[in-house]
Amino acid sequence: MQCSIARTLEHVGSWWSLLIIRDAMMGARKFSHFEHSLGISKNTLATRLSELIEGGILEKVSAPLGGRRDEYILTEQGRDLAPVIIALAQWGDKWVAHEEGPSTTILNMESGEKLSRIWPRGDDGAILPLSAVRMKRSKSAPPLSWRSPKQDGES
Amino acid sequence: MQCSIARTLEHVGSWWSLLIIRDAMMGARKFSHFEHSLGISKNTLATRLSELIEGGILEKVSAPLGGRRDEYILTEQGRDLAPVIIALAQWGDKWVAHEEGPSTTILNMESGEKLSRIWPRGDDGAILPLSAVRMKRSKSAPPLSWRSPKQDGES
DNA sequence: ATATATGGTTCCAATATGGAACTATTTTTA
DNA sequence: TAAAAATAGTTCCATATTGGAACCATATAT
Repeated sequence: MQCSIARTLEHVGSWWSLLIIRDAMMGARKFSHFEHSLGISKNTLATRLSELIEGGILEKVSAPLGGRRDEYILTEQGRDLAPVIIALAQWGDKWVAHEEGPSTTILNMESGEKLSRIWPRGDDGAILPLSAVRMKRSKSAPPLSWRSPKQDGES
Repeated sequence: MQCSIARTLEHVGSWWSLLIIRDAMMGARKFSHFEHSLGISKNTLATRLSELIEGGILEKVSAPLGGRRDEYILTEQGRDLAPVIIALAQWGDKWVAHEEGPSTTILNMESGEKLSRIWPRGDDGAILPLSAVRMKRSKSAPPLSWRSPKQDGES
């Protein structure tokens, strides 16, 4: 698969993976943290954690001084998934919110307010309308089996 | 599940769903478009399409004049998933790129250049470091089974 | 009118998932 | 320090999900 989205999904593995990453971003580090927070079965959790380590999203570090148990922490690659997690959360808040409101709010600590919607931006930081965002197929990729919608100025 | 991320994932359904949405964003509209592009089995595709319609992401519209077959198009809710799709694609480009380069590039049509990285921003549009982004648990939500990392100024 | 493509459905085999029970190590408590 | 409890898994099994292949009805093309 040459498509970056497919490659990402392949890498991240399954829905559980994203929820594990979300918990890790909220400070979960131990097997039991994930287990209780997610209500996932132990065997599936063990499998997902291994996959995430294999994929370079998490690493297992021997516990801090005192001989405690090992912990799972996000790698830089893992932390770099933050925009995905935030985008999913914001979409959910907007379209499928729980009646009691979201369990978690994402804050901009510089302003103290709710983080503004993650969205494509121009180089000046201004929000771009989707009409100004275009997915362009590369030459080396297999052609689409349909005709992509034409844009202004395209032959 | 009160968590917006979990609710979103529940809603969107599975990995295939995201790839279907990606194709829809690139102009796919017919059953066969998705089938050939994804290499998904027909039965799974049919199930996923129904789920996406049920979930309000896609709608089935009777074909344009001339009595052709029905088409699947994104609803507003579906188009609003663009930041998720873009974030996944950009992460993949950065961390798990195909050796021949990405099959698709996301462009900013205002500048004609590659779209800048989708990322949390401040109100002024400036990129926020992740250290300035914080996930805050609401009172109504069940407490975390671990202690979340303390921030400056928190008791 | 006939042939072919499209959009499915049905059935089956392979895979993934969760639940429960079991084990080994670590941490707590008495 | 010894015993008890919690933690981090592993293994086994029953069930649910998935993909593959074959089949069918309708729509489009010849």
